[in-house]
Amino acid sequence: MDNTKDIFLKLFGKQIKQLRVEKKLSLRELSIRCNIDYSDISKIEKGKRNIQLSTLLELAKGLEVHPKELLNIKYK
Amino acid sequence: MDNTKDIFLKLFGKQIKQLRVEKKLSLRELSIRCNIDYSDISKIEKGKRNIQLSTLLELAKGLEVHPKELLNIKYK
DNA sequence: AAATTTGTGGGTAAAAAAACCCACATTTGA
DNA sequence: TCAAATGTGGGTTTTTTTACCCACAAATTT
Repeated sequence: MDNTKDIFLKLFGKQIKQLRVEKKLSLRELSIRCNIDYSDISKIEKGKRNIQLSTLLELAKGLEVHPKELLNIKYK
Repeated sequence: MDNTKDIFLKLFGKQIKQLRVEKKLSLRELSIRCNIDYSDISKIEKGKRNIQLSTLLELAKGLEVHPKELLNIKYK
């Protein structure tokens, strides 16, 4: 039904992973920078989590980018 | 303590309001486009809500902008 | 070959958003 | 002047994230 949400979450996850790999960080390394459990970051990257703005902010901090970078995805 | 979150949510809310007013929409009009209750949008604009990505997506749809536009804020 | 690192997935309790509703004061405009 | 529209805030229930933990297979390193 509402697959635009799922598509969006998948693209978002891809972007997180791309930025993380770009910076040569493992899930556990990023986890420490973000105060987010590594297994949860894994789920975010897989598009399995519909995170809140505060979590997006933590990820941006850990990845050292402006929050809007995380939404720099080809959506529509 | 963690006021960066609150600052961020306030700036985010301001951006939503700015885009909404720019498009000359009332809360109730935007509400219909977003399927989000108008009173909840009011709270979001006031920085009182830590919304999820799916809600951000709905707002972007209703405002007819790319999701990352909503994070186009002066944050750090 | 053995040890370590890495990504993934399943599970839990607590906290919070989502999705509603309604009331009220103020502004707008017919 | 009076009705309609607008923004704000309080409240409730359901659903979901958050914030943890642990186990395991596969890849990597030593």
